Amino acid sequence: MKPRIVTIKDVAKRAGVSAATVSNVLSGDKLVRASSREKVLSAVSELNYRINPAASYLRRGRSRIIAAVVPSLENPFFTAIIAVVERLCRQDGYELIVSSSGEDPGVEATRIDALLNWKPAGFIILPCTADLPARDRIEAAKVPFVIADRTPNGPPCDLVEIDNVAAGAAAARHLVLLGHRRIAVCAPVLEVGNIRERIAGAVQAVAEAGAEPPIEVPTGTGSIVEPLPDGSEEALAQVTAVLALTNLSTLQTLAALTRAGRSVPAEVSLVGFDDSPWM
Amino acid sequence: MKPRIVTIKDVAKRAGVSAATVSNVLSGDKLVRASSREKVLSAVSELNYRINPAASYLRRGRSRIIAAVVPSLENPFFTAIIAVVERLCRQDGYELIVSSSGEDPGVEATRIDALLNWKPAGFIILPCTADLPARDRIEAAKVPFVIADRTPNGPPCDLVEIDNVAAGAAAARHLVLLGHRRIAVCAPVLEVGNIRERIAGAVQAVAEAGAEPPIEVPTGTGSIVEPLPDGSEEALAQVTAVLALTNLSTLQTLAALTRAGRSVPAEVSLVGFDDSPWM
DNA sequence: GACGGAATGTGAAACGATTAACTTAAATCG
DNA sequence: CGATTTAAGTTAATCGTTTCACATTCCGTC
Repeated sequence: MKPRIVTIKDVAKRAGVSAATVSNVLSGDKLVRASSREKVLSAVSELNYRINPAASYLRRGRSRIIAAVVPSLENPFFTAIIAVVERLCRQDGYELIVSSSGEDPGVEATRIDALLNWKPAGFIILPCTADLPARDRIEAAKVPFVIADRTPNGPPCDLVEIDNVAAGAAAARHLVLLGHRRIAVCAPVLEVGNIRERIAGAVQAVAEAGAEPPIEVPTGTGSIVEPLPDGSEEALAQVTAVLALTNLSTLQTLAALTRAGRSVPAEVSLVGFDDSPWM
Repeated sequence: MKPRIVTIKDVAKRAGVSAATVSNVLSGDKLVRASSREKVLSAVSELNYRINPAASYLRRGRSRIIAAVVPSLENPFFTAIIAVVERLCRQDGYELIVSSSGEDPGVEATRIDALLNWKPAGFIILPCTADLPARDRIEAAKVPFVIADRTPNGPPCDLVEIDNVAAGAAAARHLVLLGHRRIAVCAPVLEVGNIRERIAGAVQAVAEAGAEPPIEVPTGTGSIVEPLPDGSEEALAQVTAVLALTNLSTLQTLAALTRAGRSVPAEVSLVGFDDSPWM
């Protein structure tokens, strides 16, 4: 007593045409007489027919799915992106499969592989490192993909990213214009492409203003309540302004400064990347 | 020159068995001789075979997809839930399709309908109202579902929620124990089931402590930078403590109090629901 | 060593939609 | 008016996997 599904054949029978004609009507601009188009459409709505997306994919070799892999779903920076992507998918009739790599390149590769089996109409990847291990397989599967947030190694591909150098420079310039001469640049991990670019921008801006070169301070990938890595808290004690290069770092340094009894913004200035309403 | 996919037949040929046997091996504990099981498994890894999930779904009538519909992906409360759900799906080999209803019951129903076509293994719904319009269709499709966050009207079903009354009481008790006698309870919209329960808990706790009944203050669904609805800012001016019943309300009231020049926590106490590291 | 029944394995028919190849009906043209 | 093109539909094969209904093989037993 399984829930009998309404298939394209039911629609065809009801409309008095063949299944092929129903398919032609539904898939758009094929040569179908207006009268039969109407019959089909009303049969569709009477029976409340909904296409079986898996059958369609199986036959056509391509699904109406967008797959997205992000480093984390706990970070508002990534969920903000997901929120926008989801809205666009919804508007255009795609479903969105999201997956997190947990900042782990191995998991990232596994996830990409698994999602490729769905032959998504498009693949969105925010890589957790500069290496995109599954790249050859994505390309072999001929799935269109776009990389965001970080530039991957290897040949160029579709890419969405900000001008990290300019952004780093702008933020640093703001601090030196406030009169700061000793500033720290913070990020969870410093040896990452886009972070290095932001630092490069900041270094340049600071140099142009004649201030001391910024101190580079790693804040680790730990949670906000944990202490910073060895030496980082001490480094922060030396400066009058902090430029946090990610949203996590912003909160980490804010927490660390507060713990150290230094008030923001009264005693220390703090500029952070990745603003969102919730911050 | 399409990217030829590795099918179960390729594996069968390589292993020297039939496709049916490969299927039996892969789908677990069927009666298969250990020797052929091994041959199949090594063929699978040599060819790097991955099952086509759509074909599998088409044949079995059930997919390894979990579908989730939430009111918003911009709210950290919901994304925190999605993050956990995603991790569990990943661990157990399911894919997660997420969709937002944008707090719109019409969209919610449409989305549920669309996702039902994938015959998900499970459906997670955080409803935007107490009415769950597509409920009959979910049940007709025999898709297991669980409702979270809000209790829907109608017959009981699997449900994940907190004890709103107790939570509201606990939060209010905290404020009256701090000595507050005039407190406000805030939520974007007051006429919602779980909010009413939280208010009921707060009312009771305040009454037991002999303080004035709390003032109910709507904060609207607008963004954090917008002013509160008419009368709300004035109402807040009357109290010494605020109990915000959602995370959005927490930020809205914090912003409003700050705009009004009242410092938190020095002059006004603020307790909010839905904490997260990022708040 | 013939027989009954497990234990294994196979063939082929689904699942629902799409589409290439083909048929028919209608329109166009010289 | 017959030939030819074009429009409108249909049939049947196909996508990759699962599973039902059979075949075969393998044992132990009488």
